[in-house]
Amino acid sequence: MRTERIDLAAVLEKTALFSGLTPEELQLLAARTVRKSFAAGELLFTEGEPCHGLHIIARGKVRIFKTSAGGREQVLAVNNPGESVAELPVFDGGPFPASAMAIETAEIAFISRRDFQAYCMEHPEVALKVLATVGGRLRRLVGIIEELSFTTIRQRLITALLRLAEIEGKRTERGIEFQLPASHQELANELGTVRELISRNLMRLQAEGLIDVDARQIVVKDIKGLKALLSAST
Amino acid sequence: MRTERIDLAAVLEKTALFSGLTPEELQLLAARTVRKSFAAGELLFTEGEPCHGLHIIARGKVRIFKTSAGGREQVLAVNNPGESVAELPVFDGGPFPASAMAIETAEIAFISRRDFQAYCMEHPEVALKVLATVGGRLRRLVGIIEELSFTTIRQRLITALLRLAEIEGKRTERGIEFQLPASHQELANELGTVRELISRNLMRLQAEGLIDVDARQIVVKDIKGLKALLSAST
DNA sequence: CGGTCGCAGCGACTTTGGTCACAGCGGCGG
DNA sequence: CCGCCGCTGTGACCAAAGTCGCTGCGACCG
Repeated sequence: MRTERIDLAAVLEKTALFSGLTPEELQLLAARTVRKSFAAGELLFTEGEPCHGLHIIARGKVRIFKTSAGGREQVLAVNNPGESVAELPVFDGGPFPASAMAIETAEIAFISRRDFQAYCMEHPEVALKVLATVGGRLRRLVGIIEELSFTTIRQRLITALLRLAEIEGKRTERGIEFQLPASHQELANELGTVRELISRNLMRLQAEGLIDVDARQIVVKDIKGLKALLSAST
Repeated sequence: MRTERIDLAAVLEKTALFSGLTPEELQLLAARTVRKSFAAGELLFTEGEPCHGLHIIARGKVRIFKTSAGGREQVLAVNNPGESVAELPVFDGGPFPASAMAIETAEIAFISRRDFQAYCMEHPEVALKVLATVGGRLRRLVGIIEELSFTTIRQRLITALLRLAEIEGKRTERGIEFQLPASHQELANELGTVRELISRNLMRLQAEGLIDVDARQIVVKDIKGLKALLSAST
């Protein structure tokens, strides 16, 4: 991890949190910001650590996750450039509730707790924006709870496939094609399960004629069929 | 549900959100507040509904929960007097992510979104307090995810029993005694499972000599043994 | 006093999730 | 070219979770 100072106003300007601020305000904030770099796989922070400030992603992706005693992992969020990470411990003073790791090489703008709190006192509209983004985070967490508590892994996998098909799928004569963005292992972590079940369930969907699987290459042959399986629960 | 106006400054004063405000400020806020009453079992709001303002519990308890298509329920939180409910949709403008029901007869102070947002702009310290309380809420949600994703129902039940023993247990010569606060069904909803598994697991713990069960009356005979079971996972 | 209703206990069974072990494949470095 | 390594596919097996159906108890109501 390196630490350096570069042009940050440009980065801050593009984050949802600080949109609508004047250039001077951004400069003021940027002056209080430190830039840090993380290599892929490096930890930004670990669950339980005290939180000293706010992280804003300038470049790269960051995965937020919990780890169990048995070594399993549950992904809580994947954040992209322009988003902030761990807004909340900044305000409630507690430790980080989860760990964060850089998926790709990442550049982070870091603002200390005190500076950011002071800034919020002077610019209440920023505090309101923080509240709004935290709202989104909370909704996603509730969504995860809903999935974990009400659905089977098969269903979670199907929703994941449908989402991927929608976002990065390409229509071909065989159906909607796309690549899994990561290994089965990582997909399993996101769905809160283990590698084998991903593999098995994909094969099962293939056997049922709904998709074609070739390692990470997926072809959705019957989108309606997949969607039907989601509603068809007891 | 009835709607009336009474002395609200007294209520507001005791909520964590508004501690530290001057009496005049409280009066000002109280003037913008409406009081609503809910009978036990009545819904304050339903998942998906648009959110028009902030609810503060003056009296009674409120359960926040999600419902599945199959009729199962997952409790997200139980809130007590002095706490607020659904702070977040107020700020991010989205619909309620879950439903809320009065467990006992409840009195609610209600402030409209616009009024509360305006108030936060004028009193940034209130916005920061909202952020802090929201932080606690988020931590609990992460805790639920952790439980759902990493632990068995047996373990969740044990943690629930230990918590109850600590909060309202009384030492007797037989062990630590307490009553389950609700039916097996409701306990099951909190742990994200079904009635039978609560019953079975309680019986199993009894068979193992760790507790005595007589309907809702529980006697913890071997606290150490219970705690040992929590760490003893693969 | 009998009937109904909600809650708890329980047995038998099915489905789902998870573990373990192992084989095949493809890439990459030596 | 060979061997190692990470990823995937799979079979056998086991444990946990959930379903169905029924019994029995006690409270409350008529």
